[in-house]
Parts: sequence; C-alpha cells; structure tokens
Amino acid sequence: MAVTIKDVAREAGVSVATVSKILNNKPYISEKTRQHVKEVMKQLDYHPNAQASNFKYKRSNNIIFLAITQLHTAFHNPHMFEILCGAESVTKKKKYNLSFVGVSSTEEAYTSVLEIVGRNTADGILVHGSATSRHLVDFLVKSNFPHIIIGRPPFASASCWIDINNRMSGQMAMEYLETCGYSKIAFLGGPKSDEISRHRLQGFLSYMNINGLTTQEDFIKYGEYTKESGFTMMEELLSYGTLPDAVICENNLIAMGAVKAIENKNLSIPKDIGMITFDDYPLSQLIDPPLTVIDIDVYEMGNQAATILLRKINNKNLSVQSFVTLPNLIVRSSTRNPRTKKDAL
Amino acid sequence: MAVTIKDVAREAGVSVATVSKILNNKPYISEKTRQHVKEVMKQLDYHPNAQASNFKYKRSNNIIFLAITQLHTAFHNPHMFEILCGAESVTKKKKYNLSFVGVSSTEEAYTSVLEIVGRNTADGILVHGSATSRHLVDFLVKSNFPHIIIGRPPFASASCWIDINNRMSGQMAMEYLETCGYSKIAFLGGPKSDEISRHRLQGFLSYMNINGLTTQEDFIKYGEYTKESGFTMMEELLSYGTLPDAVICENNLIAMGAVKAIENKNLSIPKDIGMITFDDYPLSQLIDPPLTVIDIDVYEMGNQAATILLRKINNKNLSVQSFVTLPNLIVRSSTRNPRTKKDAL
DNA sequence: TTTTTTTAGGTAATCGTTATACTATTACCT
DNA sequence: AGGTAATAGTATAACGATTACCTAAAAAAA
Repeated sequence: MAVTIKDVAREAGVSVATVSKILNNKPYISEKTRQHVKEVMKQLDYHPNAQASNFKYKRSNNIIFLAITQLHTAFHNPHMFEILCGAESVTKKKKYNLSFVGVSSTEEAYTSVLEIVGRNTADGILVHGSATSRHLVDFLVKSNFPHIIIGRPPFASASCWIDINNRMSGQMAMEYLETCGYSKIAFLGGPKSDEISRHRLQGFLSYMNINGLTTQEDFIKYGEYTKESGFTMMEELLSYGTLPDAVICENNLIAMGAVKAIENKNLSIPKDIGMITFDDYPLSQLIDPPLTVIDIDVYEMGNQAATILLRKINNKNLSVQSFVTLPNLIVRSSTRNPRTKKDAL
Repeated sequence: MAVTIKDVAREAGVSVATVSKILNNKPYISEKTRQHVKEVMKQLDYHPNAQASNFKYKRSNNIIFLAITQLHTAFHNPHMFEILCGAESVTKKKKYNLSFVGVSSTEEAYTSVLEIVGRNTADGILVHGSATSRHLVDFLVKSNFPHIIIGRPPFASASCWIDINNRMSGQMAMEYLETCGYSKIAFLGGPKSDEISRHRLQGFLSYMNINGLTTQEDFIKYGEYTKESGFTMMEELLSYGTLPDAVICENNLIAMGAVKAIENKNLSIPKDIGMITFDDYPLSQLIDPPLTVIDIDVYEMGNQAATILLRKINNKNLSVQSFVTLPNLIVRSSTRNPRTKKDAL
C-alpha cells in the first residue's frame, strides 16, 4: 500500500542502499543521483517509515511524561499541563514524540515504568515528582534508563531532578515586602508537614535573619490549602492586639480567604495590610485586589527538563546534573508601591 | 543486551515460533510446554520488544492528541488537559500510547498531520477543534486516516466529531431558572460572532419560546469574555427601570464582573438577582457566592472521543458517527431554591 | 605508467517479531 | 486396520530501513 524505500530504489534505478544513504545524508553519492533520487521520492510522495527506522536504530523516539492526575484536584496542580507543554515544545523540535501517561497512584506509576522500560516503548522518561517513589527511582537508576524527575524527591541522589527553589521564593516574598516598607509580617502556611510550605517559610525566616528583622511567633500559622482555612487563620491574626502590616499567604486559596477576613474587618489592602502569595494562577489576577505573586515559569521548567533528558539520552553516561528554577516577582495591587530612595530617608 | 524471543526459545528448548504463539495466545500448544516457556520467560525477565512487534504488525500503537496551545491563555481553555486525561485513560486501557502534540497555529497543525500520516507515527489522531482547518480535515479524509475532531467544525461532514451541546446548555440554564421561580431573565453573552455564545443564546431563547415566556430585548447583551465586560454589561442592566430577577452569564469571567456590579448596587444574590453560568472552572465555586453552573463533563468527552477513535482504527470502514456530550447542572448558591409543588400553588 | 587513494554505488545481513507453510504425532471414525 | 482430522510443533520468509562489507571506476600520487 504505502510506498517504501524499495519502490523508490526501483523507480530511480538504484539500490536501496543508495536511497538510504541519500535519506541520511551520507557521503559518496554523486550530486546527480542524489538529485534524481530526491526527485523520485517527491514524485512518489515517499515518507520513510518511522517504525522501521526506529526499530533498526533500536530506539523508540518516544519520551514519556508520567504524572499522577487526580481528577477534580486540577486546581491544585494547574501547572502540570504547562510543564507538559514546555517539555513538548523541545521534544518536538528534536523530532521526538512525547507521550502522556497519567496514573492515579505511585504504585500504578511503578508498574507503568516497569512496562515502559521492559518493552522499550520509550527512550526516556520525565517523571512528575508526585508520581515518584523510592521504588520507582531505584528501578530507573538500576536500569540505567534516562530519566528526569520534576520536583525533587528526597531519595533521588543518583537521578537528575529539576525543582523549584521554594526557599528563594520565600526570601523574595519577604524581600519585596521590605522594599515596600512593610515590617510586621505574618505568614499563613499550608500543613506543617508540607515540604513546599516548610521551604517557603524557611526562606522567609532566613531573609529576616540575615537582615536583622524579626516577627512575632504567633504571626506564623499553619492550616490547609483552602479558602476557609485562610479565612480563619487571618481572622485569628486580626484578633491580636498588634496587627501585622503585611501577610505572606502560601497559596492562592489561603490568600482568597485572608482577603475576605480583611475585608470583613473593613481594613484595606494594600494600605492597611499588604499581601503577597505564591504561584500565578488565573485566580491571582482576578480576585480583588489582584495579587502580587512570586511565580515560577513552569513552562520554562518543562523546557529545561526535556532538554536535559534528551542530552542524557544521547549521552548515557552524562554526569548527574540537577537544576533549580528561579522564581520571579509579579507585582500587582495587593502590595503598596516600593519605597523610593526619597521615602527611605 | 536485552533478552529477545530467541533467547527464550533457546533456553526453553523450543523454536521461536512456539514462543511467539505462546506470547500471542495462539492454539496448538500443549499446556506443558506453554507453562514451561512462560516459566523461562519469567526467569529471563523477558519482555517482548514493542518496536519490533509494532513494526511487524505495521502499526505504531500510538494515538496523537493534537491541540493548539497558546500559552497564557490556559484559563480560556482549562478543559484541554482534562480532555487529554480522559482520552489517555481509555488509550491506556487498550494498551495504546497517547502522544501530545501542541501547535500554535492551524498551519502548524496541518504540517504536523502531514508528517504523522506520512511517516506512520500514529494509528489515529484526536484533533482538538481549535487546531482544525478545512485543509487539514480534507487531508485526513482523503488519506482515510482514523481521526476524531473534538469540537465540531463546520466543514467536517465526512469525519467523526464529538461536541458539546451548547444549545441544550442554554435551555437547561433557562429551565432551571424557571424552576427556581425567576421570570425576568437577562443574558450576558460573549462576542456576537462567537459560535458557542450564539448557540447558548439560541437554546435560552428557544426554551422561552416553547414555554411561552418572553424577555425584553435589551436584556440580551454582547460583550467580551472578561470580568470588565461583565461588569459594564451588568451595570447597564441595573440602570434600567425594570431590573431582571436573574441573569445568565455566558462565562465565568463575565459572571465575576456581574457579581461585582450587583454587589455595588447593594443587591443580593440570589435573593434579588439569581445567576447561572457555564463551565465549571475552579473559579465557579471559589467566588462569592459560589455559582450555579451548567457544566460539561469534558473528561467523559475525552473518554468517548478516544473510544470511538479506537473503534475506527480497528474497523476502518466504520460509518461516520458523531456524538454530542450532554450538559449537566451543578447547583450552588447563586440561585435560590427550586420551588416545590406547594410554592407553585 | 603504475600504484594508491578516493569516490560511487551495490550486495546482503540484520534488527525482533509474526505468519505461512510445512512435518510429525496423536485421536477419532467407520 | 485404514483413512481422515485434529493437535503440536518447526523452519523460514517476511516487515522496511540501515550498514558493514564489497567492487569498480575515477582521481591522485608515485
């Protein structure tokens, strides 16, 4: 049915070897035959069969993006699709296929990887952090299968990973608040056990430490990643004798709740209380006031992850290099204007 | 390096043909040898090479999900990832790979498809509606390449498509408002040229028509899919002598703006004015009040699209069947309680 | 001019799996 | 018993592209 290399060879009056050499830009073919064969290819509308080629090359030309997707929690991970798109943009450029595999548990992730590696269905794999387990990572390392972990797991010492610098995010949040002249800062975090939350808090505290600033201990609160939790945490803060003049919310939902609590007290943002949060979700700019945010360019992160993976695939004994994506500040209306030199005097 | 069917055959003392038959559950193999060979497979940790198998079968075992992704417009299409996940869940079950291809224009979509079909890199393709052009669809039809279009394009008469029933959504919105006892209904739409908007409006009007209801002409407005546009449209409505007692907002952002305008006038939702909108975005339940919504189960839609595609792949001359996904109502607090029988008396 | 090197191209094996065609054995009927 | 049919298994040719290894001619070097 489809036209093969044999058809081209016959039609052009050369051997299949010659056609193949022309296909792969190999030398020792005269310009004349090269042109002629190419002409025939065009005439016959010949496209080399990718299956056959990959099979011969013992590769699949396929990259897997493996992630845990819990439906209806999309809000908690709206970044995933953007990372995927980022990765896809580089795999496409390098003529690789990017397959999406969604699993619903780390066990399922593990069995998927077993299948992928065993059956050679991919040349490499991008594992979204939430899908990893020690089991899985150990297997990938043992199999010497090219992989990158997006979001650093605590046990992946022999793997490449790429992660967000959450500590730095915390620092930047505090740094910007200071620039704006806020000094009594509160921190509304997620669950105490959550690593991201912990790192952001650490960054916040370390910045304070380094710059000789302090805060009240009861200005630091832990809760859930929900609007309700943000509301109650903020209400509590507002019940104190001394109020904070700015609050770092670890999450957009917490921020939303906090905004409501502040409005309820007839206080104004950013005049009475400044607010800064993390991750630029659509929400951030839609709520009132639009929130100043420390964001991560996750598309870029996907880009980078895929780039390193492809490098690993083409050079299996590349040394382990891991990367950290830097946050950046998006200023909106929940913080007052930074103090100019004049103000500072 | 990797263990092949030959290794298994040698180790088990049978021919490769026998091993292959066992692998594919073919008959005429004694239970004894079957068990023995399976034992050897396990011992050697043998996994059939997918590349080779697919090559022999002249298939790729790969499905493409093709979509236009404009970064930073994710909010306008948060459904895409869910459709993808829905499709993936069925392809996985049927042992197919699902590749994601993101393009940034319909031209790029076309060249991608040319490559995919020509090089046999996929057995079928799911085209997200926004990526289609007449050009592309014609090519797929002419090539007799299995494909499903998600979101019905006006020119795909020879293709399977699967779409949302936007007219029905409009009807359902109105039907529910009537159930709640609202009678003076306004409609805040997107751009007049937008097909989705038009269909929803048509559904709304046709329900009214059928049930002998009417509305003022100036209760129907067209604007942009933004919060600002929603705000100004609603403000205008509220400047009239007779106010609507419910409003259908064609979009979450429009609804957000409208909510603000209503609040500004110190009117209450749902007591003074009821509100209903379309598509259940995270936003819908987060804003105040949480919005009653006519939603589409897009995950299910992805499921269905993939299911039909796989059916097409396995039976190329299946007749063209297209599908419409039905909307469903999610009741929240922006509408008052439906009237019971007693109220109606 | 002869020898060597380079260029141009062909031959045939190969990748791992499957399918077709075959042989050999056993079971089943009259 | 003799013949047919079913069962169990083997040998081998594909699938389409690539490549190592040839050969022959042309070009360069001696």
